[in-house]
Amino acid sequence: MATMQDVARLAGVSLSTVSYALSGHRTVSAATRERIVSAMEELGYQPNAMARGLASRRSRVLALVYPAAERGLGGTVAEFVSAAAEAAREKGHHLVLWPFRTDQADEVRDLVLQGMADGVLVMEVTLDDPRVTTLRDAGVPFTMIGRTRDVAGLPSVDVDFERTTREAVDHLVGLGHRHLAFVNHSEATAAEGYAPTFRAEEGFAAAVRAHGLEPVVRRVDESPQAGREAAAELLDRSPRPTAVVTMNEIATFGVVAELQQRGIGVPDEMSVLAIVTSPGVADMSNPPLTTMHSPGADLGRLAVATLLSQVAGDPPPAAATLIPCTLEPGRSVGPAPGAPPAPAGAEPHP
Amino acid sequence: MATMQDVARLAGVSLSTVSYALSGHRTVSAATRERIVSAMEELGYQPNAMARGLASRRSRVLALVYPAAERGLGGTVAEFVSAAAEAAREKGHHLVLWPFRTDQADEVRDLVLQGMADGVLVMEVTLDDPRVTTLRDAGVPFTMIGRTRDVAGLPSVDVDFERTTREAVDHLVGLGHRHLAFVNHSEATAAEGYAPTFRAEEGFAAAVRAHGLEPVVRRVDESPQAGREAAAELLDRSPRPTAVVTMNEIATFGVVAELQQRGIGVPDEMSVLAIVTSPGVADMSNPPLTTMHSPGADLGRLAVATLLSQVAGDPPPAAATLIPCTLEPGRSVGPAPGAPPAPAGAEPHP
DNA sequence: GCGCTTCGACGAAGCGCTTCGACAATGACC
DNA sequence: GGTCATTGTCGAAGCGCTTCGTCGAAGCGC
Repeated sequence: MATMQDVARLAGVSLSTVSYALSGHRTVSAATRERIVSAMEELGYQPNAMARGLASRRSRVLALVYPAAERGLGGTVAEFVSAAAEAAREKGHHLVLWPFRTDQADEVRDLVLQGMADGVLVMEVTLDDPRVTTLRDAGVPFTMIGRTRDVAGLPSVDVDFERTTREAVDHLVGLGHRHLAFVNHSEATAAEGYAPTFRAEEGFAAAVRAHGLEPVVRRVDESPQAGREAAAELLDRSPRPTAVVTMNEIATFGVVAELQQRGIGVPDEMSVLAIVTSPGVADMSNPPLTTMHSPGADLGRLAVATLLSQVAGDPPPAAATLIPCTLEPGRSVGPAPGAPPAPAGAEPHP
Repeated sequence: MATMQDVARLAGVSLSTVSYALSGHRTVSAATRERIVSAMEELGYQPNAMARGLASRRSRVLALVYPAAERGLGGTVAEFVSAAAEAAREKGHHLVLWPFRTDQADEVRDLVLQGMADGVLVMEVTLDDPRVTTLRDAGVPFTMIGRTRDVAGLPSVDVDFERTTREAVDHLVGLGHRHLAFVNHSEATAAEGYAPTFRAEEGFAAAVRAHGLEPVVRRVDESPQAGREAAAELLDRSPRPTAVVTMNEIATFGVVAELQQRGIGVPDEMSVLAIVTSPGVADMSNPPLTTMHSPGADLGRLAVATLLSQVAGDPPPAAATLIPCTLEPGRSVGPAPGAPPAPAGAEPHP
């Protein structure tokens, strides 16, 4: 590989001038820069990442810590990852994935202290996350995707569950629904302190009550079978719900399957609105689901921007940045049975 | 951060002695080593990855190139990734994930030339993969997971589709089945040159014919709906298949759903054997599926070992290493209707 | 006791880059 | 026309580590 010295020689300038031309940290005349650039091209020069990292004490690498082994990488996360990787690249950084379990916080810290990365994006943050303490105490720049119980001054980005559930509920109530149920993630996720389970549940209940209605909430295992059972149980309730909001993709399939098997028309007799979904799930069902799509890409870009400002030494932002899911119409949501069809573009709020 | 110089000073030895104690590239007396080790602990020393990489021209990083944006990271891949990450760590390396699309071969190459990684694991290799040519021409050490059309002397590990399908077929034939169908991945994957679609299909057909039977093969979109349609079509065939082998997880759910909806008993009237599955899918169906589980973890370990030997400069292995899937009994496979129940532990081969 | 090898440790020369201080050359200003 | 910034470039000092050549001190056989 050609070195910077080779480039300098070929361009007839000094080594440092090449470096400044590359980094822009000092001005270089247009003519000189041009000679340098063409020398680089001629030599196929690639800057040595290690040398650069050593001299600048910056690896230009951002690490995304994700427990891939435990969860796999679903569609939402994939969207997040690719948006984050692209955003990082635009800023001259690289995004690497560190598949560490939640309890391997020390290894993450050590890798950063060894200079393998300048900062860390921590995904799947639980309400009480050991990694956050470790990283904070070690002075490692990081940004959370999700929030701990106590958000106090730690940089984070997250889905706006409160607004997402409110919009979901408002939408359904605007269509005349009065009996709404929520199919949440499982009790097991709650036991792990998986924050979305709590935030969405609370948001849903609050939004329903704000309409003077009574929420029905079920925590359901992540399996089609559990979804079927939940649907069966909801159908037996009196009053029977006419709309169900789900935040549990796998169970959602079970819910829809059970409804179909019982001959309950979707959306004529029961509306199904899947929230915080990943791309592509809508079309895995028939009729295609109406969903509220998780803002994975936006979160990815935002998380990288936030982390880079942490790496640069900026003070942490006062509050978490929250982004709601966006409604993507499908054919699983309709007016409540017996309700007048909602006027197009009607304001869903009472 | 403490440097190696600090450690040397505290231990009362020279810098180079510390280095040799750490690397083992030269002998260091036990007493000296012990002083060094305790000095390291006292200072909380972490070797600087950049400096080490610069001096040794080795980053000790292996990159896993995976088009996460396109595919998401399913269960199989997650198993692979975590096994590979662990294997790498055991060898003093780090595994990072580079989420590049298949057409970003140049970026992968450049990153390696910049010294960000010593070698590359290329996942989801297609029959004619542009990345393979680019990496080979650039002299970048790499190992493929999967195989190109032409395996000639390129290091690779892969699922043994031939043996997996043969064992699946033998198992079913041993249970008395005479009419076997295969639900494959979609035509779209075939168009992309996705190798498993071809290898499994060919393996299945050959295995069935080896028993003097006639294979039925369908390429099915990756959706439950497409699975339902495939099942419906298979049921209408004459003779009607009594066993279906599937290699398409999402479609498999549709197949099972359609069978259930039509009241076709699984496995009494129809056996379903899902091959190349990821963990957990068996239990997402009811009854739990009999599966042949993808050897993701073994492949991960093997791929890392192969890549490290490439990085060390060994000649590429003559042939690809293939690992079959392993049969995991569930309750979706049984004797053919009307066939005598297979004796326990019966040899499935005729 | 002599030369011989072996062992353990040291010093110094890089690895390829960033960045600081220095310094001509140029232009602006009164 | 002298002073003072400003601009563009250079040389050199590291960044923290690996590794080569070297060398004193033991250990060996005879």
